Amino acid sequence: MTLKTLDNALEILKNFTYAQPAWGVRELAKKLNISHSIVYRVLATFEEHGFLVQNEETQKYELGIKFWEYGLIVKDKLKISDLIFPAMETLAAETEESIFLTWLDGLEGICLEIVESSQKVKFAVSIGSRTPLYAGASNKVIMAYLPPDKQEEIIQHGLQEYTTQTIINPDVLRRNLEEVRRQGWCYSVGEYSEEVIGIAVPLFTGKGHIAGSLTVAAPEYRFPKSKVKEVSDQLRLRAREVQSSLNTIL
Amino acid sequence: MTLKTLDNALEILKNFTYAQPAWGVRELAKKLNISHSIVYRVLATFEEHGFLVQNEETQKYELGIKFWEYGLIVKDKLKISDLIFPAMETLAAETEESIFLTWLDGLEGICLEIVESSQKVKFAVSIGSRTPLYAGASNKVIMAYLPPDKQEEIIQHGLQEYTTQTIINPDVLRRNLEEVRRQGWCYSVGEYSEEVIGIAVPLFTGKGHIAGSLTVAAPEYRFPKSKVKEVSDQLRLRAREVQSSLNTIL
DNA sequence: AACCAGTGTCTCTCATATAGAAACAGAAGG
DNA sequence: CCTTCTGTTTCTATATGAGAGACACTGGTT
Repeated sequence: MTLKTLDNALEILKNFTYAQPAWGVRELAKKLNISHSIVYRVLATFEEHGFLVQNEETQKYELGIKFWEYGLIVKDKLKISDLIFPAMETLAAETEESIFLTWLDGLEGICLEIVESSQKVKFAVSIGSRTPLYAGASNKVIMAYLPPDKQEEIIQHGLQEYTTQTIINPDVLRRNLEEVRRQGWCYSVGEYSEEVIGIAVPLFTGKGHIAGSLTVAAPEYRFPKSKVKEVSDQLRLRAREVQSSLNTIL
Repeated sequence: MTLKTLDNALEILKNFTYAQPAWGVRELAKKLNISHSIVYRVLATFEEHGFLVQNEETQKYELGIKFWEYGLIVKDKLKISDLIFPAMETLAAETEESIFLTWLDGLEGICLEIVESSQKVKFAVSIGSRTPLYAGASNKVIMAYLPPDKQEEIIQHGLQEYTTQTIINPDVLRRNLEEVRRQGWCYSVGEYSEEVIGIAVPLFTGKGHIAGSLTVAAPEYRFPKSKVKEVSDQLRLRAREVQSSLNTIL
């Protein structure tokens, strides 16, 4: 069905991460328990195409600038900078809290962009980080609009308890998602990170499929429940503006 | 020597560009004059790993967010944002012109970062764009510090006349590079883009190999020759600052 | 309604490209 | 000078991919 050679190659590539962006041939072969000849051929081929570069000093292989180039194309395709970023900045100014743009990728959410609030507080989520779709407002509002079979796939894959607030009971989660969908937006408290609240609205493709979400996140202590409704209204207003331009490109 | 399957796969991937970021299976097969079965298997395998995604609407394949993720790792590895960007901003403020960070990748220069001058003028170079190493100050200062065999490889590969000022005579180019190396920085006028001058200084790895360059670019009409020496001094000063921190990571 | 020309996907078989062990060349350290 | 790493190359049996062709589906045209 699929190409085993390419499959192996991409599996090998997966080991070049943030935490370990440089690998020696035998070092990587040892970790994967395969012949170093295989690893060598894969790395050498990637290098020929500029996807990996061999550090002249250490002899180890590292990710090449080519990946960054392809990343630029992807980012451009999403039109984030032009369309959504201004709306995020407006929201950050209005709410004085941080705004997150989360995108659906596979069965996970990925943080594409953050506009920090003036009040500096660190969040556990950073640009590029992946999070499961069942925890936190930014993710749940996406999951709520997924087709049922995909929702079940996520649930069957297992629900991890990130905090004491994470919903790990499948039935409770299903009812919660239904409510989110009925309401059109999502409010959550400390489901993915302790003491962080989130208010999120969905963003759709032109065909009406879920594409991502726009989220206001704030530390729980400075966000009274009385403000939730007001902020959700602001969010929905800006999301509608963004949505019309998204319709033409997605 | 190399893996033909992976080689083909990456060759197929090369067709996903800025200009055409979405391809249908048969469409791409036709362009490459190969069986659509082959293309399908390659695209499907890339998709399984998140490097490509199939657009549900058009059925076409597009570059996946995974590339952007890997791009983040690469960008982080280069430490541009933390180390060099502040120096670029300082230089932009001091000179009131645009500052370019160019990096060596293969036998080309790639523009990693730009800090625009307050005086808005458009340049032909944008973030992510690749340029040959023999044209323009930002590139020539890199080429000047390459080992002779690589210089010759570039020259043998052919010199294209971007403007009337582009040096396309191999002997003239060789002498020019030698002079640049002796001087330690490079000044050029309209070699890659008409009516644009550039003043560039090299950046090195810890081992003393050329890594990239820092460039001041300006429209010719507002940049008197008398200012060249002054600006080159400013550039060299900031480059020295950046260099010390680069030594520890490259 | 029937047809045609598209599409992405899947199946099959033969030719071949790859896996994996083992050898090689070079560097670093004791 | 031996040991022990490293990345690289060679070799052959065999698992794997190339490529043609069929399939199921869609959208437009007659």
